Amino acid sequence: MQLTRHTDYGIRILIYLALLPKEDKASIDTISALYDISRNNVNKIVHQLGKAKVIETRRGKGGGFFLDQHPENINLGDVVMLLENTLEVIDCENQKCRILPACSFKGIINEASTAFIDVLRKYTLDDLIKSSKQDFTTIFNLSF
Amino acid sequence: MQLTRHTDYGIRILIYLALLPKEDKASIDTISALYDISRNNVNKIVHQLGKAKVIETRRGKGGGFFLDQHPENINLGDVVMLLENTLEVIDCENQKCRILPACSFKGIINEASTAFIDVLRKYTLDDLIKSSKQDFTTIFNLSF
DNA sequence: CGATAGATACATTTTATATGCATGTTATAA
DNA sequence: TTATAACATGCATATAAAATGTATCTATCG
Repeated sequence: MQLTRHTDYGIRILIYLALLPKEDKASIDTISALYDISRNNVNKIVHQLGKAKVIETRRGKGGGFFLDQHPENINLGDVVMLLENTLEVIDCENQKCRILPACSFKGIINEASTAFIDVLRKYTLDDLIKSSKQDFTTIFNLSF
Repeated sequence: MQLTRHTDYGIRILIYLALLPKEDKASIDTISALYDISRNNVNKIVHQLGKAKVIETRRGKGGGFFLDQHPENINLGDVVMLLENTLEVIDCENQKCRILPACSFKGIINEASTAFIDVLRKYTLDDLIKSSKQDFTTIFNLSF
């Protein structure tokens, strides 16, 4: 049971954006180099976050992207649900499981994954940065 | 985020064993045919469950396997932890994440996966069968 | 001792994920 | 208004994890 790297990358991208000085924009190339993630992957994640209005993307020269909401309004549960393409922890339908009509395991698993997401829902992007702003800015080598 | 089929298969194997009449044994071939799971896969899962003393396996002619504990003592959290080989939902170490020293996401994810397992821990194999014994025996075509 | 059944090891296939490559589209600035 | 920079989109390929296949070994019963 593992999250995809997409989700991991997405969170990291958001952390970076949350620490960028106001009015600054990030670019796909910057992020790709910063985290050593393939350009294409960053591209897709940024696009996804943009469609979901978590960030705002601007095409064209001088373009880039930045948070579209305050970090304290960006819920980690939502972000994970957005980037993780399957939260169906078990697939009973696709393989025609014989005991499906009598089986209650799916229900229990659903209860468990709801509990998982509910924990994430308690936190926002701001919780990820508020206590370590200085550390992050050093790592990112950002100046104010 | 998905469980492996191994885990799914393991649970199904245990359900079948829980419904077998006392003193009866199951065999790898029976299970393989019953659930349409490759022989080799069943082999591995049975072996794993045997090593963990969830079931008892007997080699040789007239051999087979059966539950080594009462269904109400077989905890679903334990079974899932046993069969799922990685419960590290995110891997921060292996890819040398730059922000690791400042990052608190791992901790939140750990809290979430603990919540996931804790739900499973509330249930036992007996919870999976007690309310549907008749349905299962029909599906399995077992007679008493 | 032969047949049966799990144990073990390794090879191959399959699938999901991740990456790569190419091209399109939009916006800015010279 | 055109060159250029930046995101958008689609498809192809590579990688890694999972699942399956094949073979052989070992234990046990009759």
